[in-house]
Amino acid sequence: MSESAVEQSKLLIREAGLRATPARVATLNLLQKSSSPLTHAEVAEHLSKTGVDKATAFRALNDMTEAGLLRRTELGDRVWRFELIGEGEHEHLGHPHFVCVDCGQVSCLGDIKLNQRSLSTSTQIGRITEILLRGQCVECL
Amino acid sequence: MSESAVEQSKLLIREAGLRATPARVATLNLLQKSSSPLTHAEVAEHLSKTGVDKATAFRALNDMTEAGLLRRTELGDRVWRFELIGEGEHEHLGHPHFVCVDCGQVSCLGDIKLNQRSLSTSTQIGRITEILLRGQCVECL
DNA sequence: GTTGCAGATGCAATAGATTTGCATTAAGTT
DNA sequence: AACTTAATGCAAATCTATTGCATCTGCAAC
Repeated sequence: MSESAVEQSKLLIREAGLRATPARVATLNLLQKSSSPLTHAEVAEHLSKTGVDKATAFRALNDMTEAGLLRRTELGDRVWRFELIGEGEHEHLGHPHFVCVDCGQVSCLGDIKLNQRSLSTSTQIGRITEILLRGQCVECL
Repeated sequence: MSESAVEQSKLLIREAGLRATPARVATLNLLQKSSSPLTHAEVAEHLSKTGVDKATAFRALNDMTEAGLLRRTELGDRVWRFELIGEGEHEHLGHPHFVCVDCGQVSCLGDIKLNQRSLSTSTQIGRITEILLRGQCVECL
């Protein structure tokens, strides 16, 4: 972990109105390196190597989510997953996710458009903030 | 609850290879009347009025799901929801759901098509079995 | 209609993920 | 360096769902 990455994380955390504690910096840097969302447990296990309690890890994730640094999603397996919100991504719809119901693999998808016509038939939908697809990945098919 | 509805439920349950017990019949009839998926807790509470234990309610739901009578989904709030699988719907993709992240209201949607082009860019997706949209309903917007 | 037994139920205990209370510690300001 | 308040550690508590086990009951066969 480069010095600058740590410093940059500290800045991000402080800008969000939180104290830049080691647990939070480590969490942020871990998520930065990950290509897919990580679970509470995965982050907690990683942090426990440096003596951080799991409750602290959970709080770091939740606090940073509330502060707008992370995005928290539930992908169908009853476990929260967290990922970094990219620069300038705040105002946009988060990207869709695909979860393999067999192996649990999670992929972040690019831009997926929904058929507008079919959406308009449901008067209940006000605004869509998240799209989740479940199924089997190519390896599990 | 009409006599015939009860008898029809019993038949459905037996055809699925399960015993037509009061708890299962009541569960099936309850889901039949509901326009959106019900949670474990909601079904259990309803059944508890007639003295049915919550473990029994949970087992009734899980057993009938395994037997192919119900569909079980997790819509992002860490709670299982169940809905009746309609006649002849077995072989099809279950319909998409929309969940309001504010009030928790769940709506069943009709046919929603995804942009094929965007899907093909992800090599990880083998087969999609479920589509979930989250956001705010018109009332919570 | 009675019988027999595998499947179903009730109750309590357990599991797994996440949260919370509270005393202690430490980040960041002055 | 001191101070104020947020953050942490640890344990206990929540919440949803599941399971063990003794008891009961559909329902198919007599």
